[in-house]
Amino acid sequence: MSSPRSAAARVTMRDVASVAKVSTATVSKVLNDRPDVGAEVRQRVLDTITRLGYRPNTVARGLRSRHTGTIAILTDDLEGIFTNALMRGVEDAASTYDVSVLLANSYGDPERERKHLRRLLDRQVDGLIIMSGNRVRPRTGPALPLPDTPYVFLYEYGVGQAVPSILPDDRGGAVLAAEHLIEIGRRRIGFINGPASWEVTADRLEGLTDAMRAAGVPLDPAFVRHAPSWAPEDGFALADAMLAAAQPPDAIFCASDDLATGALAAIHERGLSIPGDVAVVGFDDRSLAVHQRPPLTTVALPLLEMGLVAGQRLLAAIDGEAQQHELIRIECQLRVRASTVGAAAFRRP
Amino acid sequence: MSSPRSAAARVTMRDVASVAKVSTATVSKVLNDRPDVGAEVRQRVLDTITRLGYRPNTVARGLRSRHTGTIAILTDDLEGIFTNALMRGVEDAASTYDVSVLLANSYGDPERERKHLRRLLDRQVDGLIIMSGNRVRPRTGPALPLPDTPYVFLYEYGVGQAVPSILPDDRGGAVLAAEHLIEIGRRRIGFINGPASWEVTADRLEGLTDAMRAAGVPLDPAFVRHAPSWAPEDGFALADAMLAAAQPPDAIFCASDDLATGALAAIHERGLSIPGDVAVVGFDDRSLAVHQRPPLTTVALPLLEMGLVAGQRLLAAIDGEAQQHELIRIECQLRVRASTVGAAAFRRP
DNA sequence: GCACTCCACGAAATCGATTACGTAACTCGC
DNA sequence: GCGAGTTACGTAATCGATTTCGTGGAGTGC
Repeated sequence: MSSPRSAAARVTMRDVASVAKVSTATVSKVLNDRPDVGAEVRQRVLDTITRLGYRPNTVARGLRSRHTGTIAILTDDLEGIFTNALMRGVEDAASTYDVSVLLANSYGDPERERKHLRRLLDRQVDGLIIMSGNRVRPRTGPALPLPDTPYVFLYEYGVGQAVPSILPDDRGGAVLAAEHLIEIGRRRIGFINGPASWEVTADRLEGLTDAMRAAGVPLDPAFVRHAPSWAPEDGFALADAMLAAAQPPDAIFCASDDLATGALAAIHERGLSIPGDVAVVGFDDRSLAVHQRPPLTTVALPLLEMGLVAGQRLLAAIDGEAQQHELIRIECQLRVRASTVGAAAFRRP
Repeated sequence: MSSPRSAAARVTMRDVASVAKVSTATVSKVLNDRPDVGAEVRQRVLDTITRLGYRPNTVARGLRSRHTGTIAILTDDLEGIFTNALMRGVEDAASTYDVSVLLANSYGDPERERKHLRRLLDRQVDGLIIMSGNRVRPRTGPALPLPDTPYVFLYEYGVGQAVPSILPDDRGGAVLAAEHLIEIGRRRIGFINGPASWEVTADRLEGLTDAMRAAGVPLDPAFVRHAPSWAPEDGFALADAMLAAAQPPDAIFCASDDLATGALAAIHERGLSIPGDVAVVGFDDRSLAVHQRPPLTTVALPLLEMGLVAGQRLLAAIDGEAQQHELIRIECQLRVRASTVGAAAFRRP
């Protein structure tokens, strides 16, 4: 009494071979587009394959051919605010090439990280994406004994220029923001940067400084501040302090959308209009940006593209192309919304 | 001229066997804790394993033993707002048992979904977690030809009671919110529900209704509304409308945190105090909740636990335990914050 | 017509483990 | 002391593909 479905053993290459009256070698050649198969036989094999519904077993294939068609994402924070978008990019790139993606979460714990790495290598992954994606604590790169397997760092600051690595163009993003504010006529620009312990804050400050110097607009040091954290509360506090000045800023650039939402609240609370009295620009383009009141102009991190590029670079390296051991920066984009342009519609009643 | 590192072939079981002067069968038995190995030989094998740094090849093992120690998450939205937390739960459960997690993103497209599923089955995954995690469009369950492989639905509404499935206790969550509001003395409670097309909104409405009936507090039908979407803008609009009533509500319960942030803004804009004039409760406990002004009391979705339970159920099924074909609801928790209790500190100046 | 090259295909080894089964040595009971 | 039962280990088949190499026959050149 065997149910027909569950008893239905998988169709194997041997089955195809015997039905098509050829050897398994020939079936394999057809499957892998090898040249030394006659047209007639090839067609017969293909017909048999579809008729029997044969699907090659990836595990067996992997054992023999040494590559499994699998890459892994090893991250320190699966719930990081940027993790999803980065992962989606990687997954997109991978699934385009019929490659599967394994997921491993280390919580930033080196011990877990090593354990996962071992497990992944035992699994014969063809490549690794080592990714951060959080804004909780800075990383200076994982403490991994790096394997022979190809790998790419994604959104990992502090791993240097000499390893394959993908980062956003933080400096360029800040330039975009500054140029935009200058273009709409702002001259007293405040900058609420992230915590100084984050490497990224230096690049963003540099971009802002450079752009303003280029435009001949002075940057008041009193209006350039590092927040103690990336949280809205700190954005609120620092913006509030700046607005209390005798000559308050007419624009505030924040190094994160979270900081910017705090700044928006501080401006509202003082009864000032946005962007009439103070324009605000954020950084990241998280989903909350568009739902602010007013919707927040912000510098969009190219997370999806970063993930895509990381995936493509890794797959290229797996395919045998010489891996370029260098840092690649992906351009940010400015998303202009009502917090910098348009009627001062969001003044409080 | 072979570089010592790259030429270093992997240590295989055969190597261990020959060094330890036993057969590969014996090594395998030691590795799998089989009883028929003598203490002395077992020790010798173990020593050799550590000395050579041998690690079993998962692919080879998978080919022979039919299970690969891999499960897959098949999701319709890798960037869904709940995806991360659910995934983390699953990954946690899996990695505890040394099981790896594959990731597949279908974008809700049935064609991609089928393609991914085929690929995963070719890969011999031991089990599947079929997961939604978005709040963009409702799903009524994937249109999949379900495999013999064990599976669990996670956060998939509309798949019915008769398949293994994990959902939050939406009704219970709404009860918690209602009881809390009643307990702090609110009597005119408004409810901004999500779009009626979402199955979940019925459960949450039911919870609210039941709790208020139980407490003998009337529910004004004019204050029970379905928002056209889950976005803050709709929360703003509906809250604003309720507040315009002759007798406005003294509390607003929103079926999502996003709706609640809109409601907070509407209340602020009318110059009312929170929670003094109007208390607000959200649903979800997304990270933005805690950063609201005031921090938002909300019903926390047990996402992490849902993921864990899903993973554990799946692993149990893989281990051969009879799979329970039933829906499991995980309890929500109320997170009390300043939008319902504490001084009316957040009144606008 | 003969030697040689291609072409198309198959036989068999192989990847690295697991596992059914066989067997030598040892124990035990009577 | 001898047959039965246990114990501890090895032999070899096996999982499902890929890949090397061998071979028969057709085609080519002289």
